[in-house]
Amino acid sequence: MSRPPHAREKVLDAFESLLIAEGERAATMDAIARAAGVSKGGLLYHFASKEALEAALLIRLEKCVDEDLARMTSSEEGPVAYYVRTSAMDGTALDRAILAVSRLAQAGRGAASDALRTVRERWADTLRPHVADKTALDLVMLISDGVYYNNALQHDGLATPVPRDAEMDALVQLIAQATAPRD
Amino acid sequence: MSRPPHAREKVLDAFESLLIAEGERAATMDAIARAAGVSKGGLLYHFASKEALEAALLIRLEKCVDEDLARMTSSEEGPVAYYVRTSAMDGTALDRAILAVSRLAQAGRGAASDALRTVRERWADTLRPHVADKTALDLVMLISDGVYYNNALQHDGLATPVPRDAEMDALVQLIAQATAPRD
DNA sequence: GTCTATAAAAAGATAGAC
DNA sequence: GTCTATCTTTTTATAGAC
Repeated sequence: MSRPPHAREKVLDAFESLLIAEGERAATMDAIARAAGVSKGGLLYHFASKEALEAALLIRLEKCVDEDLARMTSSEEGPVAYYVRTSAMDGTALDRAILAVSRLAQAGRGAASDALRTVRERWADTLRPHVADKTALDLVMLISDGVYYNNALQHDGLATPVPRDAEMDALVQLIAQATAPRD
Repeated sequence: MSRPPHAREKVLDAFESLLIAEGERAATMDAIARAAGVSKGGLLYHFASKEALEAALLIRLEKCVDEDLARMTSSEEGPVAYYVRTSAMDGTALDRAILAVSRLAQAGRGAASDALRTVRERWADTLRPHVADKTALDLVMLISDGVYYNNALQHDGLATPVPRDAEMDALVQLIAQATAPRD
């Protein structure tokens, strides 16, 4: 799982990058092959079709979420703060996977939409014991969605309207006050 | 502004619908013409190129926002509650325009990204006097973004994870408590 | 495993008839 | 204003050499 630094992973990386930076339409087999440094034929050896490429991306997303949930559960500051803070990170393998799969979902790929819905449910299940009620859970999850939406709108690494550092600390504190379970 | 029930508007409506339901790649000149009930040549009479079509959509968005800001300012429940509640509406001309332009933005169209950023700034300017501080403003706007993100992920009219009715009332109340200016 | 060449379909756009 | 060709380029995929 960590041994093959093979062309396969490079192709998947290139696919992700193109989806994020230029959208689904720009992520053609040709462009992906070029970005990955292989020929179109070489690409098609690893992924027999565009559909196969997309399916592989969904599996990659699932693995990233597995790891994220493990970190979230054992987070020192607590799952809620971890969840809101890490929404703002970009460049993470998980963030890249989510952004890329979002592009597919918005291009009408049902499997991608389903995968994202599943991810959201897994997060909700993990957060639920740590917030006061359903409304508080909605609040936390919608804020995280909002951060992703904003990140999703910038194709390159442009200035983000998303809270950072001290601003993020203040936001996390406000959310903590508004959502903490009274125990 | 309300007189020409012309083919032009029908084309723009079809373009929006295709973008929302199937994504940017599916919104081809051919598909748009078909959905609008005109021929490709007929479409090209009104919009000389795909770029012209996209530019017209940005102008339509701007007009919808003008009207929304007017309603928001004179809202009885206050701008903050109005803003959060109306994020959840779909089918509105404004919502459709935002969703459609979001698709273009995520397809790498810089003008679309700029338009959405401008819309966000206009909303922020209107909300600012009605919240406690910058953190509270971030909270309100990110929640609204989150609602849009969720709506943006469902191509058709499928079940939405977004709060409705009583749930929305509870969420609006929680936000009001967390963000109200102390005056 | 990776390449080149090429076929088959679909994209945006032009020309010109009605 | 709206239509039917038609041209050019791009996209996915196949075939087969190395």
